[in-house]
Amino acid sequence: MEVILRDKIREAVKVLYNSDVSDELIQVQETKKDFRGDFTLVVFPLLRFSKNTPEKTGESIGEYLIKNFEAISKFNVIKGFLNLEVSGSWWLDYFINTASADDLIDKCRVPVPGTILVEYSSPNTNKPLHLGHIRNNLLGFSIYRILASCGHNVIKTNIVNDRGIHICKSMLAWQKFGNGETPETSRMKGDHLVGKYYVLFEKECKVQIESLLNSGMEENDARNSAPMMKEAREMLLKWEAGDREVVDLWKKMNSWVYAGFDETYNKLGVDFDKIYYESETYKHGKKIVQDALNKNILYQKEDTSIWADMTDEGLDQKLLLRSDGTAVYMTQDLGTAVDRYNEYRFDRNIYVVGNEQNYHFHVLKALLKKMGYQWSDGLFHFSYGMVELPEGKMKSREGIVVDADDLISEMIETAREVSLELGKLADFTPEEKNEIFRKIGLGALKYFILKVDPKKNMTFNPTESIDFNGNTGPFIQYTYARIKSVFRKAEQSEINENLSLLQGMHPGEKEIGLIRIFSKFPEAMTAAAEGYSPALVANYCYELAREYNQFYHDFSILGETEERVRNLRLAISRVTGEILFKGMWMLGIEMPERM
RNA sequence: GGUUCCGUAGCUCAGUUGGAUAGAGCAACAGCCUUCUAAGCUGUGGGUCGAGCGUUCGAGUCGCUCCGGAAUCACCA
Repeated sequence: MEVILRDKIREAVKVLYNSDVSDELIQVQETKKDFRGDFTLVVFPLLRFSKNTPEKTGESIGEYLIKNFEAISKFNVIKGFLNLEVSGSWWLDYFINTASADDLIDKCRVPVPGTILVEYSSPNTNKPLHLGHIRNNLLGFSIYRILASCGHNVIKTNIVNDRGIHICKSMLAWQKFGNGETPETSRMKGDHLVGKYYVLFEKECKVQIESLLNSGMEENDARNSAPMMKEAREMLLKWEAGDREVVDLWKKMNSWVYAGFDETYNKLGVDFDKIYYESETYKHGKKIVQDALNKNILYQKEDTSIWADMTDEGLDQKLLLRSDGTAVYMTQDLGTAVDRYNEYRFDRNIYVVGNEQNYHFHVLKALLKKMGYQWSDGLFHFSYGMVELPEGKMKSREGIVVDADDLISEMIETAREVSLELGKLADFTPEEKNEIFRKIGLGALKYFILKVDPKKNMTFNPTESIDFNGNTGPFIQYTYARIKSVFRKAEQSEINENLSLLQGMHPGEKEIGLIRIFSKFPEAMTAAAEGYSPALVANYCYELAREYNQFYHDFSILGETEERVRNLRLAISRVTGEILFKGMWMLGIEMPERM
């Protein structure tokens, strides 16, 4: 609509003032609620052509549009704003032509689909997932669904950081204090069990460091010469050397962690098409660094460490291989990126990683470019903000975290309590009820996180549980459940929807309001895809649900006696339900039929 | 210290390329269930958009300065 309208306005200026206007001067926006109209043209930028007052200019363009554009039925001018009303019949035609969520989604299809890799989750194998990972997983999975809905070929990948000093810490503590404990004997989830020993390591190590500090040692030295720390480093060297005992332990403990992660991923409803392991990709990374050194793209210091000089990019010197030849974080990311390109020839490679690593990805992209990989232009760091607690950042070393599994359980439990209190599910089996509680609890959690602009940091207060009223997941689920309920009743009364009856009728204001919101669905989706922001879809769905609830409150659907009106209301209800379903689907949120 | 990001109602968040009187929810208060689900709907109160200067017909939005907060600048990941 907006596109056609802009063309017509351009035409009006041409005819009235004999001037060609560029696109940015035609400022069309939605009319504010307090004023009458659907779209508003800001006329200030056009005054230079009309050489007239804002009011007169608005009047002239308004009159032209009435005469020459049948969709516009009325207009009014307030100060420099030309408010245009689109006729009900135009909206009705629009609705008849796009009377399903799929029709609307089709408008988002990109003309040329790309191959897009989305990397998300990227856990370390020394501790369980926490709230920060939840945000990461939800964002990654959602952006996958949004891009896929636009027609792209999207591949979900995960890079598991399974090697390094951190896992050695857990392994060492387990060797020392574990007494052979396993997930089976301890009845702990594997990732939690390993995490327990990681925390134990840090605790013991801290004691050792403090005693060294008390004996007068400098902090850095103390940190490095704590006996536990030394042992962990020795273990890492053994691991790199392929020491059988260490490698076996590593495999065993990692397998515990993976089983735990799989469970959490399952509960969250996310999955992956391809999983990379850093224990494999870092080798390739080393080779890439060596090759680049041979081509003099990198340089070597006297201590044999290898560096990249990025100062011409306004960046720093960057270490790529330690003096002992071992790899660093950047090394394995280079390897992973090249591996991925060789495997998929992607157009875009999206890294869903927190904004604390902005610098890292800036360097990674520039470095690949420097090494001659032109496709590094396709690398995109989907940088999202931290989840903070009211007291500040989460600190996993100190155990100040909101654990993912705990949070999910608590949300489902809260959903159960709220649902039972409302007591609407009396005739369901226990299994069916649990399924509904699960959908609602997770819906609340996911929506709470995804409705926030990904770029921004967000605060999570564990003591105030996540709401189920207002701008929340359950509110939207509830709206959907109501619509489903209407259709169940309709079926019982043998009332069917008949679109052909709609031709030529006059929709009411509230109905037009909903159709207008329908028409914004493709824009919201496209903006979400282009701006990497599931929040836009979330907020769109909220707006639609709110508007529908008002409509639902003010008008009877099945009780309407005039058949055509009832039909329109049924059709509008159906499309609302479809859009909410699809929109929430893009956020990875499931919808209960009843709640 | 260098670089980057953020400051909107008591709290959590929206606010399109600069446009009209800055919006929602929560919390508080007052109403609405004999009706298609009240997890809903309606209303009231609540703001120096961190501060100042500038650009502009017009600034929460753009620029500069300052204040406050965060991230990063590791032979950590």
